[in-house]
Amino acid sequence: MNQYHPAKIEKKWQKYWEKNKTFKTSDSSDRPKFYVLDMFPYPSGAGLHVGHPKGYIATDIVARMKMMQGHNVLHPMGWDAFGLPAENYALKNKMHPAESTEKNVQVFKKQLGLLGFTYDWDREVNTTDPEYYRWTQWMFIEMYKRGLVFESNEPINWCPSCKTGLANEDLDDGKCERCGSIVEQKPMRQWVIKITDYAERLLNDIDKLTEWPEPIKEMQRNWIGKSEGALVKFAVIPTEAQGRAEESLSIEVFTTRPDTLFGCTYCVVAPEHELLRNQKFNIKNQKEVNEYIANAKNKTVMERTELAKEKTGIEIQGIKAVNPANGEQVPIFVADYVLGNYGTGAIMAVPAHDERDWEFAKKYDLPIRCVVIPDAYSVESASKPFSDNFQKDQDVEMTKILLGEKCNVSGGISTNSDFLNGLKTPEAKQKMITWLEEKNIGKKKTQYKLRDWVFSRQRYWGEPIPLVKCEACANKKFNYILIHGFTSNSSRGFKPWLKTELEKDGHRVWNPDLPNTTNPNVNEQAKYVLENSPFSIDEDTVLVGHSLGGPVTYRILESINKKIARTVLVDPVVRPRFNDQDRPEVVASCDWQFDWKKIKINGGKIVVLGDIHRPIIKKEHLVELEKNLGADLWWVIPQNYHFSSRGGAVESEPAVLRASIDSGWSVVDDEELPLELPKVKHYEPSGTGESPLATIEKWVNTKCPKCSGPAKRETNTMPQWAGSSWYYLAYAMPRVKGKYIWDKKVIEYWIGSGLAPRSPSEAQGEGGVDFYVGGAEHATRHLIYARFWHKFLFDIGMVAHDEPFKRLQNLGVILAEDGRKMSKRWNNVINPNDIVARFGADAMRVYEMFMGPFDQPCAWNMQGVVGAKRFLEKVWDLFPRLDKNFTADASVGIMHKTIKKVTEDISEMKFNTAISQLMIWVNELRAQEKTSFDELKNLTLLLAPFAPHLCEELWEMLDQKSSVVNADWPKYNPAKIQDNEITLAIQVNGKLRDTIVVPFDISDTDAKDRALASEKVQKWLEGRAPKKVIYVKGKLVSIVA
RNA sequence: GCCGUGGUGGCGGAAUUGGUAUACGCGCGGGUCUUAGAAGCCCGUUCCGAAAGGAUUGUGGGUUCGAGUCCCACCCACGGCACCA
Repeated sequence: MNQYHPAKIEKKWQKYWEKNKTFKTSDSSDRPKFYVLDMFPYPSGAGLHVGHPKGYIATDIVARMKMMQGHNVLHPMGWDAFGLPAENYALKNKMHPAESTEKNVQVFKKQLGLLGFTYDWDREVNTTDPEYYRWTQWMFIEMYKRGLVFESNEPINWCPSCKTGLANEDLDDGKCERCGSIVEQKPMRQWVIKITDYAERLLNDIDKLTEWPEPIKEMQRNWIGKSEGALVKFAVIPTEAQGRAEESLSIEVFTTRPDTLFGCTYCVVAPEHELLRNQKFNIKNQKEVNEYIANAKNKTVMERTELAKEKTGIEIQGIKAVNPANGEQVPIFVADYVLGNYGTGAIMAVPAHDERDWEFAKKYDLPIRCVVIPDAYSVESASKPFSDNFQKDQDVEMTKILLGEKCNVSGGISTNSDFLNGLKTPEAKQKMITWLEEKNIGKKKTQYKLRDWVFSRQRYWGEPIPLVKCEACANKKFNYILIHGFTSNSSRGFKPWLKTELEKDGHRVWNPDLPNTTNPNVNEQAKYVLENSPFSIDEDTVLVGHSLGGPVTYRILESINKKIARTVLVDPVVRPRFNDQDRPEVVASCDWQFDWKKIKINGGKIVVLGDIHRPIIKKEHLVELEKNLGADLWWVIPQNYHFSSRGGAVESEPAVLRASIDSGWSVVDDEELPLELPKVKHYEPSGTGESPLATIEKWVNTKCPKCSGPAKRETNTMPQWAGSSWYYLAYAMPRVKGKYIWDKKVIEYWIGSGLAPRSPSEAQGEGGVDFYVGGAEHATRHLIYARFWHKFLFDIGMVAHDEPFKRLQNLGVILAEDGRKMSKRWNNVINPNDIVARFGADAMRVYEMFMGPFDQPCAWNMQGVVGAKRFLEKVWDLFPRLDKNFTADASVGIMHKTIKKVTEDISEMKFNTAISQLMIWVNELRAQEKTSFDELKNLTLLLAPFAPHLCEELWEMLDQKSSVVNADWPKYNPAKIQDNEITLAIQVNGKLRDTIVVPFDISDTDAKDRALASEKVQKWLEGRAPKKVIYVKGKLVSIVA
């Protein structure tokens, strides 16, 4: 037999696999399925370095073992090829991104091909393939139709170098994650996805992810950043009469500590706060304030963070805020330690119990009032010396004494707080919230750190956003009729606000009080509207029906013989059965029979809004309505319960406004998809905020799908994260001539229980890709986006489970030999091609898995690869010792132990110890003169996932016909694992003094006797009688002297 | 600052979850083969000590017959978040 020659063997078997389609995956099988997935790579121009394949090797090992264990395995690979880096690379190399991407993909594919992976290349996906992004665009449109996509002009993160807006997730320490430039805040027209509507579910469902690493889950929890507290309204008043019309003005603050409201001694608004733009009051130091704002604006995110230690701010003179708890007038400051984009952009400052407020108050000498006694100083435990001082009006000193220089109080007992005095923090919070809600000056509020997803990029290389803008439609004026619900009236809830907003835009609005609102009759109310409407109800009419106003709207639409422009149904009653309580008056208000066909026709464009978290109207009713009316159903988080505040105050509901107006935007028809990215010569970013697509007139100018007038396409493109948010589904989609088919049964086969349900409600067990491997750097980006995207697809019935990835495994990066990151910059990159050429792919695979724990970073060591190769050579050299007549009775124990350990370790991603065990066994086998067929067969099978080429060759040498992946994975015999003789350790006073070899089933007393009989033990006992002898079965004897 | 992860020989790391610490590999030392080198092969290799023996899992305490593993306090490294009210 000749030498181990990896180059020859590897080429031979790679050809064999390709020719025999060994890894072709079928969408149906009697065998259980297993879907194992890598985070697909971004095909950069640099090609792969040895770090990249680490995860792919691991999934390949798992895939191969699963195949051998009789599973139908899906193990695909594809390319995440849209996005900024690809475009920047193309620009730098003066190529078209389509070209460079294609070229890079080929390089990557060739490199991966050297390593012997089990990919079914027929399932390769590429996010830049129009047939692929047809679906990305389709999903975006579905989100748009459901009100999850909106246009915004808020300041966003702008990278001056990449010349595009970025999402919060794309930032790294205030810098562009891609190019490292300092990011600016720039107001920009952009498309935003309301991922915040899913914040609560994204947070709660983390608990379902039992097979995810805990640190990743914690990072997601922190990123979502839920805090519960209250909104509190502070009236704003002028300090002296200004001779202007009395206008009510207020600022709203968010606090997690409503219990400390009595300790509020000033308020702070962010420089961006609208109060400062409001000219209603005479601000005495307006100039100074303006300067401060301008100054703050010029600061970058970086500077604002760096200067965090030293807080700045100035008092707004001429106005005061009124603390609603005690009526006290407190100064208002503008300071940039308050963030404009969190909460309401305004805070109540409680310097005694908030570190930042404390700092600020100290600097500007503001009063500090203690309102919570920390638990550590509770009146009983520490009444001296504090209790004496406590009642005195020496708050500043008091706080200092109580809290030293630290002022965080997470919990305690309220004091100096009127009706809260004596209550513990949680109760005080609750009592304050109830009090605020009763007085209608505040309410409970949950706030998230997660921000909506800035989804547009002013760049070329991305999926075109399939939207069309028609100015004529946008400018059209309508006549709105607002129809209130049961026990309500025209002045309640969002209606007055909505009326104002619409009238601002030049629309006409009728907001009537309907008759008999506490004992309503739907027919009577509909009649009232029809008879009293100041406008004729026709194609220029928009009906907005809220709650029981829904059925009134249905009646109106039934009784007219015209089609109106638009119908907005806000949490409308569909059938008189509710989630919370019965309402007999509503039941009695009509016959609940509706002519849905007619309503559907006459309603025009119909939008239904539902409360995603606390619905009064049953979800299935709104879904039914959606179907009956062909409506767009929006699940939103309203500002107020059931879109109407409890106290009847005037409230904004932005979602209702968005649903009510015609923005002029339309979605591209399904037949027009994919909306292809036009091929252009020049695609450099303009830098003005316009996408390079804007200059391609032929492409931009189009027809309005609604009015057929001239319209323009959206020219921004989607971010890289769009295509990667659902690619794991694309692998599971059957294809016909390159077109992806959404076959729910097949998708559910792969990402569900393996059984195909006919509807989401039939879904069984947990869903998701069985096993997903990738880097932890995606914790708060890809993995949040993909979870959101999947939940959306679940909501619209496209998938049957609401989490995409069942088990997640992180991998640790491979560092260069110098311990730094592998990078061109350090000139320390190692190319896998070189390693394969020198040592073979199998040696590289074994080495990378043997380096250390899979999820920990580890530096490359070339000598280690030599060691891996040596090990494979040792295996190879074992085969000439094969004696088919030889049976290895004596050494069979270690074989079964190895089968057990390797099987378990692969399942647990402990490849290093699996290989170690194989090495131990091989070392044992080398000590024998002969090896049995059984030993070599099992060794080949166990090693096959790690070193597939070598093992195919060895398998052939054992006269086996089919590929080794078609062989059965070995099973161990538990009876054979138990050695006949075991070594017991003997400790005297906790120190090891001797070891003895005994039969494995030695009895308790025998073990103790044998231990005590040991000469060494006797020596250490020095004649003393043992006080205590402990026998731990199969392990040791511990003697206490 | 907050959250998370980790700290074991010269190096990468193992340790059945409270039971012989340092498996396996690398490196190093010695030997063997060879004209020589490379590659093999054999032996050794936590530290101190000639040995007997002693010490040792970031540091200091504790629980236990017994602690790398559990508890308390602290130190260091890495990762995430960072004025989030």
